[in-house]
Amino acid sequence: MDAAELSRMFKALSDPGRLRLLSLIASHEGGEACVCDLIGPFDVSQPTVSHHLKVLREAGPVGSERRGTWVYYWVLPEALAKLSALLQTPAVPAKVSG
Amino acid sequence: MDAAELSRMFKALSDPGRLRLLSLIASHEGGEACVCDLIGPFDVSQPTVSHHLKVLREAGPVGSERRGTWVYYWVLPEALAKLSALLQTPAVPAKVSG
DNA sequence: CGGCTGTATCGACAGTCGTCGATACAGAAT
DNA sequence: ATTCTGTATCGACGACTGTCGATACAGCCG
Repeated sequence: MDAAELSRMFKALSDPGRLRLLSLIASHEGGEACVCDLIGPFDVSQPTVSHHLKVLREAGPVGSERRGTWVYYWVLPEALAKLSALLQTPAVPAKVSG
Repeated sequence: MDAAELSRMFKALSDPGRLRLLSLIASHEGGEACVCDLIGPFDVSQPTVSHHLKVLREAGPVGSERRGTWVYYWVLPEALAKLSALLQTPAVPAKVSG
C-alpha cells in the first residue's frame, strides 16, 4: 500500500455524505443495504448517491452485489482495519515514507 | 466529532504529498521537523509545502511552533488515534450516523 | 538601521469534485 | 414483447483544490 493508494482510500472517506452512507450501510439490518434504502435518508439525488457508492466501491471500503432487481452494498471491515492500523502506528510509518 | 469534522480530517490525509509530509515529520529526528527539512525531499515549491502544512495543522493531525527563525512541525498521535479508533469499530459507528 | 534567510500569504490558473437532470441499462411482471 | 421499477451512466455546471511565481512577514546578523 503506497501513498497514492492510501490517499485514494482517505479521499473516499473525505466526504461527509460518503461517511454517512458508510455508517448507514454498516448499521443497516444484516450489515448490508440496497441502494433504495440509502436514497431516502439523504437530501441528494439518486444519481449522486449512486456516484458516491461507486467511489466507495472503487476505493475499497465497501463491496456490492446485484440480487435480482436490487443492488446491495456492505462494508468491508478489513479495508478499514488497514487504515486504522496505519494511523495507530508511530504515525504513518516507514511503509509510506520509503 | 461529527461527520463534517471527520471528513475534514480524512480530506487532510487524502493527498499523497500530505501523507508523505506527515510521514517525513514523524520519522524525523526528535519527532519534529522544520519546514526547511521538508522542502528538499519534494518536487513541489516551498509555498505548496507551506500550504499543505497549513491544511494538516488546521485539520488537526500536526502541531507547529516557531522557534527563532525556523518553524517546527510535529505529529499529534492523539488526533490520528481518534480516526484509527473510528475505523476499528463495527465500521463508522452511531456517533457518525446520529 | 539595512540586508539576509526562512516561512507564510496572495492572486491566478488548470484540474478535480459534488451535484443535478436526462437518459440508458437490468431484471421482474404482466 | 411491453411496461414498470431500481440502479448506473452521461453531460454539464459551479465550487473547491493543488500548484505556481510574486510578494509580504518574521527573526537573525552585520
